[in-house]
Amino acid sequence: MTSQPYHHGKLREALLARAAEFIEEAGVDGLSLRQLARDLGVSHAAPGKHFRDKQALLDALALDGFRGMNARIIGASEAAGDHRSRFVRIARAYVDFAVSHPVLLAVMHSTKHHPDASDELRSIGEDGIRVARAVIAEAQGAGELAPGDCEMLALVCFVSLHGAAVLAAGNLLDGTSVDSLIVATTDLLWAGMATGMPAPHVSVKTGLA
Amino acid sequence: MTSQPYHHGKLREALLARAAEFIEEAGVDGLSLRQLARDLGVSHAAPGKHFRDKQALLDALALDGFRGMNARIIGASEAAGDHRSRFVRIARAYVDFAVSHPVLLAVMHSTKHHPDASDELRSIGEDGIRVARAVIAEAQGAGELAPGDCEMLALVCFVSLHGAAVLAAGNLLDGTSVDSLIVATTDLLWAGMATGMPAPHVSVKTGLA
DNA sequence: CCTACTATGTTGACATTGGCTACAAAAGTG
DNA sequence: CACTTTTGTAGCCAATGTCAACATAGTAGG
Repeated sequence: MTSQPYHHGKLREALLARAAEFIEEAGVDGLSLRQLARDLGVSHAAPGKHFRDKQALLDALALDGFRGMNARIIGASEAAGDHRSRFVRIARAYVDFAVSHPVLLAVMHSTKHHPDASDELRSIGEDGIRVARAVIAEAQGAGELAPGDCEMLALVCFVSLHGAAVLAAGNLLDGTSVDSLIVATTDLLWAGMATGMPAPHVSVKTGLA
Repeated sequence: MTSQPYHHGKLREALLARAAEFIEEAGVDGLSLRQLARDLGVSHAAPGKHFRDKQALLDALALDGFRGMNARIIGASEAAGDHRSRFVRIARAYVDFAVSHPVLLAVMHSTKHHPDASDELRSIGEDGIRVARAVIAEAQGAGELAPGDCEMLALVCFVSLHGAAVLAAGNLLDGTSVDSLIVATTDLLWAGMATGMPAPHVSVKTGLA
Protein backbone atom coordinates (compact mmCIF):
# COMPACT_ATOMS: atom_id res chain seq x y z
CA MET A 1 0.00 0.00 0.00
CA THR A 2 1.09 3.52 -0.60
CA SER A 3 2.61 4.59 2.68
CA GLN A 4 0.81 7.65 3.91
CA PRO A 5 3.10 10.64 4.05
CA TYR A 6 3.80 11.73 7.57
CA HIS A 7 2.52 15.18 6.81
CA HIS A 8 -0.93 15.56 5.41
CA GLY A 9 -0.07 18.74 3.60
CA LYS A 10 -3.43 20.47 3.56
CA LEU A 11 -4.86 19.28 6.83
CA ARG A 12 -6.25 22.63 7.82
CA GLU A 13 -8.30 23.03 4.67
CA ALA A 14 -9.37 19.40 4.82
CA LEU A 15 -10.53 19.83 8.40
CA LEU A 16 -12.60 22.87 7.54
CA ALA A 17 -14.16 21.27 4.48
CA ARG A 18 -15.04 18.03 6.27
CA ALA A 19 -16.29 19.87 9.34
CA ALA A 20 -18.59 21.96 7.19
CA GLU A 21 -20.14 18.77 5.86
CA PHE A 22 -20.36 17.17 9.28
CA ILE A 23 -22.23 19.97 10.99
CA GLU A 24 -24.88 20.09 8.29
CA GLU A 25 -25.36 16.34 8.61
CA ALA A 26 -25.29 15.92 12.36
CA GLY A 27 -25.48 19.39 13.85
CA VAL A 28 -22.81 21.23 15.75
CA ASP A 29 -23.01 18.83 18.66
CA GLY A 30 -22.50 15.96 16.28
CA LEU A 31 -19.10 17.35 15.35
CA SER A 32 -16.20 15.64 17.11
CA LEU A 33 -12.59 16.56 16.60
CA ARG A 34 -11.55 12.95 17.05
CA GLN A 35 -14.10 11.68 14.55
CA LEU A 36 -12.94 14.34 12.16
CA ALA A 37 -9.36 13.19 12.60
CA ARG A 38 -10.30 9.56 12.06
CA ASP A 39 -12.23 10.53 8.98
CA LEU A 40 -9.18 12.21 7.49
CA GLY A 41 -6.80 9.44 8.53
CA VAL A 42 -4.77 11.47 10.98
CA SER A 43 -4.22 11.04 14.68
CA HIS A 44 -6.70 12.32 17.19
CA ALA A 45 -4.54 15.22 18.28
CA ALA A 46 -3.60 16.43 14.83
CA PRO A 47 -6.43 18.98 14.60
CA GLY A 48 -5.03 20.60 17.71
CA LYS A 49 -2.02 21.73 15.71
CA HIS A 50 -4.23 23.86 13.47
CA PHE A 51 -6.98 24.93 15.86
CA ARG A 52 -6.36 25.73 19.47
CA ASP A 53 -9.64 24.12 20.45
CA LYS A 54 -12.97 23.16 19.04
CA GLN A 55 -14.31 26.69 19.21
CA ALA A 56 -11.38 27.95 17.17
CA LEU A 57 -12.40 25.58 14.40
CA LEU A 58 -15.97 26.81 14.61
CA ASP A 59 -14.72 30.39 14.46
CA ALA A 60 -12.81 29.59 11.29
CA LEU A 61 -15.91 27.93 9.86
CA ALA A 62 -17.95 31.00 10.69
CA LEU A 63 -15.43 33.24 8.99
CA ASP A 64 -15.53 31.18 5.81
CA GLY A 65 -19.30 31.15 6.02
CA PHE A 66 -19.51 34.91 6.18
CA ARG A 67 -17.12 35.26 3.27
CA GLY A 68 -19.23 33.00 1.11
CA MET A 69 -22.49 34.53 2.14
CA ASN A 70 -21.30 38.09 1.65
CA ALA A 71 -19.99 37.20 -1.77
CA ARG A 72 -23.42 35.98 -2.76
CA ILE A 73 -25.14 39.00 -1.32
CA ILE A 74 -22.82 41.44 -3.00
CA GLY A 75 -23.18 39.55 -6.25
CA ALA A 76 -26.93 39.82 -5.96
CA SER A 77 -26.74 43.53 -5.28
CA GLU A 78 -24.60 44.13 -8.33
CA ALA A 79 -26.94 42.39 -10.74
CA ALA A 80 -28.83 44.58 -13.16
CA GLY A 81 -32.34 45.73 -12.36
CA ASP A 82 -34.24 48.49 -10.67
CA HIS A 83 -33.82 49.19 -7.00
CA ARG A 84 -36.71 47.11 -5.83
CA SER A 85 -35.63 44.08 -7.85
CA ARG A 86 -32.14 44.33 -6.44
CA PHE A 87 -33.60 44.62 -2.95
CA VAL A 88 -35.58 41.43 -3.45
CA ARG A 89 -32.59 39.69 -4.95
CA ILE A 90 -30.45 40.56 -1.95
CA ALA A 91 -33.10 39.22 0.36
CA ARG A 92 -33.37 36.05 -1.64
CA ALA A 93 -29.63 35.55 -1.64
CA TYR A 94 -29.54 35.83 2.13
CA VAL A 95 -32.42 33.48 2.80
CA ASP A 96 -31.28 31.01 0.17
CA PHE A 97 -27.88 30.82 1.79
CA ALA A 98 -29.52 30.25 5.15
CA VAL A 99 -31.66 27.43 3.81
CA SER A 100 -28.70 25.83 2.07
CA HIS A 101 -26.45 25.95 5.15
CA PRO A 102 -28.74 26.15 8.16
CA VAL A 103 -26.28 24.86 10.75
CA LEU A 104 -23.47 26.98 9.42
CA LEU A 105 -25.70 30.03 9.75
CA ALA A 106 -26.28 29.19 13.38
CA VAL A 107 -22.54 28.84 13.93
CA MET A 108 -21.94 32.16 12.21
CA HIS A 109 -24.32 33.97 14.51
CA SER A 110 -23.39 32.02 17.59
CA THR A 111 -22.52 34.35 20.41
CA LYS A 112 -19.83 32.22 21.96
CA HIS A 113 -16.84 33.08 19.83
CA HIS A 114 -13.38 33.04 21.28
CA PRO A 115 -12.27 36.14 23.13
CA ASP A 116 -9.43 36.33 20.65
CA ALA A 117 -11.66 35.80 17.66
CA SER A 118 -10.38 37.88 14.81
CA ASP A 119 -11.73 41.37 14.38
CA GLU A 120 -12.74 40.32 10.92
CA LEU A 121 -15.19 37.85 12.39
CA ARG A 122 -16.67 40.53 14.58
CA SER A 123 -17.33 43.02 11.82
CA ILE A 124 -17.88 40.85 8.78
CA GLY A 125 -21.49 40.28 9.71
CA GLU A 126 -22.28 43.86 8.93
CA ASP A 127 -21.58 43.65 5.24
CA GLY A 128 -25.14 42.64 4.58
CA ILE A 129 -26.46 45.74 6.27
CA ARG A 130 -24.10 47.91 4.25
CA VAL A 131 -25.35 46.47 0.99
CA ALA A 132 -28.97 46.92 2.00
CA ARG A 133 -28.31 50.49 3.09
CA ALA A 134 -26.72 51.31 -0.25
CA VAL A 135 -29.74 50.13 -2.21
CA ILE A 136 -32.13 51.94 0.10
CA ALA A 137 -30.15 55.14 -0.12
CA GLU A 138 -30.12 54.94 -3.91
CA ALA A 139 -33.85 54.35 -4.04
CA GLN A 140 -34.41 57.26 -1.70
CA GLY A 141 -32.28 59.46 -3.95
CA ALA A 142 -34.30 58.36 -6.95
CA GLY A 143 -37.51 59.28 -5.17
CA GLU A 144 -38.79 55.73 -5.14
CA LEU A 145 -38.66 55.62 -1.38
CA ALA A 146 -39.64 58.30 1.07
CA PRO A 147 -36.70 60.03 2.75
CA GLY A 148 -35.69 58.69 6.12
CA ASP A 149 -32.86 57.37 8.26
CA CYS A 150 -31.51 54.83 5.81
CA GLU A 151 -29.17 53.45 8.44
CA MET A 152 -32.05 52.46 10.67
CA LEU A 153 -34.18 51.36 7.76
CA ALA A 154 -31.42 49.06 6.56
CA LEU A 155 -31.10 47.63 10.05
CA VAL A 156 -34.81 46.94 10.24
CA CYS A 157 -34.76 45.25 6.84
CA PHE A 158 -31.74 43.21 7.81
CA VAL A 159 -33.35 42.18 11.06
CA SER A 160 -36.55 41.17 9.33
CA LEU A 161 -34.82 39.13 6.69
CA HIS A 162 -32.60 37.58 9.31
CA GLY A 163 -35.71 36.38 11.08
CA ALA A 164 -37.03 34.94 7.84
CA ALA A 165 -33.70 33.26 7.19
CA VAL A 166 -33.48 31.76 10.67
CA LEU A 167 -37.01 30.40 10.64
CA ALA A 168 -36.71 29.13 7.09
CA ALA A 169 -33.39 27.46 7.92
CA GLY A 170 -34.92 25.88 11.00
CA ASN A 171 -37.79 24.56 8.91
CA LEU A 172 -40.22 26.35 11.17
CA LEU A 173 -42.53 27.70 8.47
CA ASP A 174 -45.28 25.18 8.57
CA GLY A 175 -47.34 25.64 5.47
CA THR A 176 -45.66 28.62 3.90
CA SER A 177 -43.08 28.34 1.18
CA VAL A 178 -39.82 30.16 1.65
CA ASP A 179 -40.26 32.06 -1.56
CA SER A 180 -43.71 33.39 -0.76
CA LEU A 181 -42.41 34.52 2.62
CA ILE A 182 -39.56 36.41 0.98
CA VAL A 183 -41.93 38.06 -1.45
CA ALA A 184 -44.39 39.02 1.27
CA THR A 185 -41.66 40.34 3.55
CA THR A 186 -39.92 42.41 0.93
CA ASP A 187 -43.25 43.72 -0.33
CA LEU A 188 -44.26 44.82 3.13
CA LEU A 189 -40.93 46.41 3.93
CA TRP A 190 -40.75 48.21 0.60
CA ALA A 191 -44.31 49.47 0.95
CA GLY A 192 -43.50 50.81 4.39
CA MET A 193 -40.36 52.54 3.17
CA ALA A 194 -42.14 53.98 0.16
CA THR A 195 -44.86 55.43 2.35
CA GLY A 196 -42.49 56.69 4.95
CA MET A 197 -43.24 56.79 8.62
CA PRO A 198 -45.10 60.03 9.25
CA ALA A 199 -45.88 59.51 12.93
CA PRO A 200 -43.28 57.70 14.90
CA HIS A 201 -45.14 55.94 17.62
CA VAL A 202 -43.44 56.69 20.91
CA SER A 203 -46.39 57.28 23.17
CA VAL A 204 -46.66 53.64 24.10
CA LYS A 205 -43.74 53.50 26.43
CA THR A 206 -44.80 52.43 29.85
CA GLY A 207 -43.05 53.80 32.86
CA LEU A 208 -41.87 50.39 33.92
CA ALA A 209 -38.21 51.10 33.42
CA MET B 1 -25.40 16.88 60.27
CA THR B 2 -28.97 16.46 59.18
CA SER B 3 -28.97 13.26 57.19
CA GLN B 4 -30.18 13.98 53.72
CA PRO B 5 -33.43 12.22 52.95
CA TYR B 6 -32.97 9.47 50.44
CA HIS B 7 -35.54 11.03 48.19
CA HIS B 8 -35.14 14.59 47.12
CA GLY B 9 -38.86 15.15 46.75
CA LYS B 10 -38.96 17.75 44.03
CA LEU B 11 -35.93 16.80 42.03
CA ARG B 12 -37.55 17.33 38.67
CA GLU B 13 -38.51 20.92 39.39
CA ALA B 14 -35.16 21.58 41.00
CA LEU B 15 -33.36 20.25 37.95
CA LEU B 16 -35.34 22.45 35.61
CA ALA B 17 -34.88 25.54 37.75
CA ARG B 18 -31.15 25.05 38.18
CA ALA B 19 -30.66 24.12 34.55
CA ALA B 20 -32.42 27.31 33.48
CA GLU B 21 -29.89 29.27 35.51
CA PHE B 22 -26.94 27.26 34.26
CA ILE B 23 -27.63 27.70 30.57
CA GLU B 24 -27.93 31.46 30.90
CA GLU B 25 -24.63 31.57 32.77
CA ALA B 26 -22.57 29.15 30.73
CA GLY B 27 -24.54 28.44 27.59
CA VAL B 28 -26.16 25.21 26.56
CA ASP B 29 -22.82 23.48 26.15
CA GLY B 30 -21.89 24.50 29.65
CA LEU B 31 -24.76 22.47 31.01
CA SER B 32 -23.75 19.09 32.37
CA LEU B 33 -26.16 16.61 33.87
CA ARG B 34 -23.53 15.45 36.30
CA GLN B 35 -22.64 18.94 37.41
CA LEU B 36 -26.32 19.61 37.83
CA ALA B 37 -26.64 16.51 39.98
CA ARG B 38 -23.64 17.50 42.10
CA ASP B 39 -25.06 20.95 42.50
CA LEU B 40 -28.30 19.55 43.87
CA GLY B 41 -26.59 16.99 46.07
CA VAL B 42 -27.86 13.90 44.29
CA SER B 43 -26.05 11.13 42.50
CA HIS B 44 -24.91 11.52 38.94
CA ALA B 45 -27.57 9.22 37.55
CA ALA B 46 -30.49 10.72 39.40
CA PRO B 47 -31.46 13.13 36.60
CA GLY B 48 -31.85 10.12 34.35
CA LYS B 49 -34.87 9.07 36.35
CA HIS B 50 -36.70 12.25 35.38
CA PHE B 51 -35.32 12.91 31.90
CA ARG B 52 -34.50 10.16 29.45
CA ASP B 53 -31.48 12.07 28.27
CA LYS B 54 -30.06 15.54 28.11
CA GLN B 55 -32.21 16.55 25.18
CA ALA B 56 -35.33 15.57 27.10
CA LEU B 57 -34.37 18.04 29.77
CA LEU B 58 -33.80 20.72 27.15
CA ASP B 59 -37.18 19.92 25.64
CA ALA B 60 -38.81 20.41 29.02
CA LEU B 61 -36.94 23.67 29.44
CA ALA B 62 -38.15 24.79 26.03
CA LEU B 63 -41.72 23.93 26.91
CA ASP B 64 -41.57 25.95 30.11
CA GLY B 65 -39.97 28.77 28.17
CA PHE B 66 -42.75 28.87 25.63
CA ARG B 67 -45.35 28.84 28.36
CA GLY B 68 -43.79 31.81 30.09
CA MET B 69 -43.21 33.73 26.89
CA ASN B 70 -46.69 33.15 25.55
CA ALA B 71 -48.15 34.25 28.85
CA ARG B 72 -46.30 37.53 28.55
CA ILE B 73 -47.31 38.00 24.94
CA ILE B 74 -50.95 37.26 25.59
CA GLY B 75 -50.89 39.53 28.59
CA ALA B 76 -49.48 42.30 26.43
CA SER B 77 -52.13 41.77 23.79
CA GLU B 78 -54.93 41.99 26.33
CA ALA B 79 -53.80 45.29 27.78
CA ALA B 80 -55.93 48.28 27.00
CA GLY B 81 -55.10 50.55 24.10
CA ASP B 82 -55.67 51.03 20.41
CA HIS B 83 -54.63 48.41 17.91
CA ARG B 84 -51.31 49.91 17.09
CA SER B 85 -50.34 50.30 20.72
CA ARG B 86 -51.21 46.69 21.40
CA PHE B 87 -49.18 45.66 18.37
CA VAL B 88 -46.16 47.48 19.69
CA ARG B 89 -46.67 46.07 23.15
CA ILE B 90 -46.76 42.53 21.80
CA ALA B 91 -43.55 43.15 19.94
CA ARG B 92 -41.93 44.58 23.01
CA ALA B 93 -43.01 41.62 25.13
CA TYR B 94 -41.45 39.23 22.67
CA VAL B 95 -38.16 41.02 22.33
CA ASP B 96 -37.93 41.75 26.03
CA PHE B 97 -38.32 38.08 26.79
CA ALA B 98 -35.62 37.25 24.29
CA VAL B 99 -33.20 39.72 25.83
CA SER B 100 -33.96 38.45 29.33
CA HIS B 101 -33.46 34.80 28.45
CA PRO B 102 -31.26 34.68 25.35
CA VAL B 103 -30.00 31.13 25.74
CA LEU B 104 -33.41 29.81 26.62
CA LEU B 105 -34.76 31.40 23.45
CA ALA B 106 -32.16 29.54 21.43
CA VAL B 107 -33.10 26.29 23.13
CA MET B 108 -36.75 26.96 22.43
CA HIS B 109 -36.16 27.41 18.73
CA SER B 110 -33.55 24.70 18.49
CA THR B 111 -34.44 22.30 15.72
CA LYS B 112 -33.07 19.19 17.36
CA HIS B 113 -35.90 18.23 19.62
CA HIS B 114 -36.57 14.63 20.41
CA PRO B 115 -38.58 12.67 17.86
CA ASP B 116 -41.02 12.01 20.66
CA ALA B 117 -41.16 15.60 21.79
CA SER B 118 -44.64 16.43 22.88
CA ASP B 119 -47.05 17.82 20.34
CA GLU B 120 -47.44 20.77 22.63
CA LEU B 121 -43.83 21.70 22.06
CA ARG B 122 -44.30 21.52 18.34
CA SER B 123 -47.32 23.77 18.17
CA ILE B 124 -46.83 26.08 21.11
CA GLY B 125 -44.50 28.30 19.11
CA GLU B 126 -47.39 29.44 16.98
CA ASP B 127 -49.25 31.20 19.74
CA GLY B 128 -47.33 34.37 19.03
CA ILE B 129 -48.46 34.37 15.44
CA ARG B 130 -52.06 33.82 16.48
CA VAL B 131 -51.99 36.83 18.77
CA ALA B 132 -50.44 39.03 16.12
CA ARG B 133 -52.98 37.87 13.56
CA ALA B 134 -55.85 38.73 15.86
CA VAL B 135 -54.65 42.29 16.34
CA ILE B 136 -54.02 42.73 12.64
CA ALA B 137 -57.44 41.37 11.73
CA GLU B 138 -59.10 43.71 14.19
CA ALA B 139 -57.22 46.70 12.85
CA GLN B 140 -58.16 45.71 9.32
CA GLY B 141 -61.79 45.47 10.35
CA ALA B 142 -61.59 48.91 11.90
CA GLY B 143 -60.20 50.33 8.69
CA GLU B 144 -56.87 51.26 10.28
CA LEU B 145 -55.03 48.80 8.08
CA ALA B 146 -55.55 48.06 4.42
CA PRO B 147 -57.28 44.75 3.74
CA GLY B 148 -55.04 41.82 2.99
CA ASP B 149 -54.10 38.28 3.87
CA CYS B 150 -53.82 38.74 7.62
CA GLU B 151 -52.40 35.25 7.98
CA MET B 152 -49.41 36.08 5.84
CA LEU B 153 -49.08 39.56 7.30
CA ALA B 154 -48.96 38.11 10.79
CA LEU B 155 -46.30 35.67 9.70
CA VAL B 156 -44.19 38.44 8.22
CA CYS B 157 -44.52 40.50 11.40
CA PHE B 158 -43.66 37.51 13.52
CA VAL B 159 -40.66 36.71 11.39
CA SER B 160 -39.42 40.29 11.53
CA LEU B 161 -39.76 40.55 15.27
CA HIS B 162 -38.18 37.17 15.68
CA GLY B 163 -35.16 38.50 13.84
CA ALA B 164 -35.07 41.52 16.09
CA ALA B 165 -35.37 39.28 19.14
CA VAL B 166 -32.62 36.95 18.04
CA LEU B 167 -30.17 39.70 17.21
CA ALA B 168 -31.00 41.65 20.34
CA ALA B 169 -30.61 38.51 22.45
CA GLY B 170 -27.28 37.80 20.81
CA ASN B 171 -26.12 41.31 21.55
CA LEU B 172 -25.48 41.83 17.88
CA LEU B 173 -26.92 45.34 17.59
CA ASP B 174 -23.83 47.41 17.74
CA GLY B 175 -24.88 50.93 18.40
CA THR B 176 -28.63 50.63 18.29
CA SER B 177 -30.73 50.32 21.40
CA VAL B 178 -33.20 47.49 21.55
CA ASP B 179 -36.05 49.86 22.12
CA SER B 180 -35.36 52.08 19.15
CA LEU B 181 -35.12 49.00 16.99
CA ILE B 182 -38.51 47.80 18.19
CA VAL B 183 -40.04 51.18 17.52
CA ALA B 184 -38.52 51.43 14.06
CA THR B 185 -39.53 47.89 13.14
CA THR B 186 -43.10 48.17 14.31
CA ASP B 187 -43.42 51.58 12.66
CA LEU B 188 -42.21 50.23 9.35
CA LEU B 189 -44.39 47.15 9.47
CA TRP B 190 -47.44 49.12 10.48
CA ALA B 191 -46.87 51.67 7.77
CA GLY B 192 -46.58 48.90 5.21
CA MET B 193 -49.75 47.24 6.40
CA ALA B 194 -51.62 50.53 6.46
CA THR B 195 -50.62 51.28 2.88
CA GLY B 196 -51.26 47.79 1.64
CA MET B 197 -49.20 45.93 -0.89
CA PRO B 198 -50.25 47.00 -4.36
CA ALA B 199 -48.62 44.45 -6.64
CA PRO B 200 -47.42 41.17 -5.19
CA HIS B 201 -45.44 39.22 -7.75
CA VAL B 202 -46.29 35.71 -6.68
CA SER B 203 -49.49 34.08 -5.59
CA VAL B 204 -49.66 33.37 -1.92
CA LYS B 205 -50.22 30.01 -0.36
CA THR B 206 -53.11 29.30 1.93
CA GLY B 207 -52.71 29.77 5.62
CA LEU B 208 -51.00 27.66 8.18
CA ALA B 209 -52.37 24.23 8.94
C1' DC C 1 26.92 18.73 4.25
C1' DC C 2 25.73 19.29 8.79
C1' DT C 3 23.23 21.39 12.35
C1' DA C 4 19.62 23.83 14.56
C1' DC C 5 14.93 25.29 14.34
C1' DT C 6 10.17 25.28 13.37
C1' DA C 7 6.02 23.24 11.73
C1' DT C 8 3.34 19.31 11.60
C1' DG C 9 1.81 14.76 13.14
C1' DT C 10 1.79 10.78 16.70
C1' DT C 11 1.26 8.55 21.09
C1' DG C 12 -0.19 8.25 25.63
C1' DA C 13 -2.48 10.06 29.42
C1' DC C 14 -6.15 12.41 32.20
C1' DA C 15 -10.48 14.33 33.69
C1' DT C 16 -15.12 14.82 32.31
C1' DT C 17 -19.26 13.58 30.19
C1' DG C 18 -23.71 10.88 28.85
C1' DG C 19 -25.74 6.74 29.26
C1' DC C 20 -26.41 1.95 30.78
C1' DT C 21 -27.21 -1.89 34.24
C1' DA C 22 -27.68 -3.66 38.78
C1' DC C 23 -28.92 -2.63 43.30
C1' DA C 24 -31.21 -0.11 47.46
C1' DA C 25 -34.44 2.63 49.69
C1' DA C 26 -38.73 4.88 49.97
C1' DA C 27 -43.48 5.30 48.91
C1' DG C 28 -47.60 3.75 47.57
C1' DT C 29 -51.32 -0.14 47.20
C1' DG C 30 -53.73 -4.40 47.58
C1' DC D 1 -48.09 -7.37 55.70
C1' DA D 2 -46.59 -8.55 50.87
C1' DC D 3 -46.04 -6.48 46.42
C1' DT D 4 -45.11 -3.18 43.06
C1' DT D 5 -43.66 1.28 41.42
C1' DT D 6 -41.09 5.20 41.97
C1' DT D 7 -36.94 7.46 43.08
C1' DG D 8 -32.15 7.57 44.12
C1' DT D 9 -27.29 5.20 44.35
C1' DA D 10 -23.00 2.91 42.80
C1' DG D 11 -20.31 1.11 39.30
C1' DC D 12 -19.07 0.65 34.75
C1' DC D 13 -18.15 1.87 29.78
C1' DA D 14 -17.10 4.30 25.48
C1' DA D 15 -16.33 8.69 23.80
C1' DT D 16 -14.62 13.32 23.97
C1' DG D 17 -11.43 17.63 24.49
C1' DT D 18 -7.18 18.91 25.90
C1' DC D 19 -2.54 18.47 27.35
C1' DA D 20 2.50 16.96 27.48
C1' DA D 21 6.16 14.23 25.50
C1' DC D 22 7.98 12.48 21.49
C1' DA D 23 8.81 11.71 16.24
C1' DT D 24 9.26 13.29 11.68
C1' DA D 25 9.62 16.45 7.95
C1' DG D 26 10.90 20.57 5.84
C1' DT D 27 13.83 24.80 6.06
C1' DA D 28 17.42 28.13 7.00
C1' DG D 29 22.13 29.21 8.19
C1' DG D 30 26.97 27.94 9.14
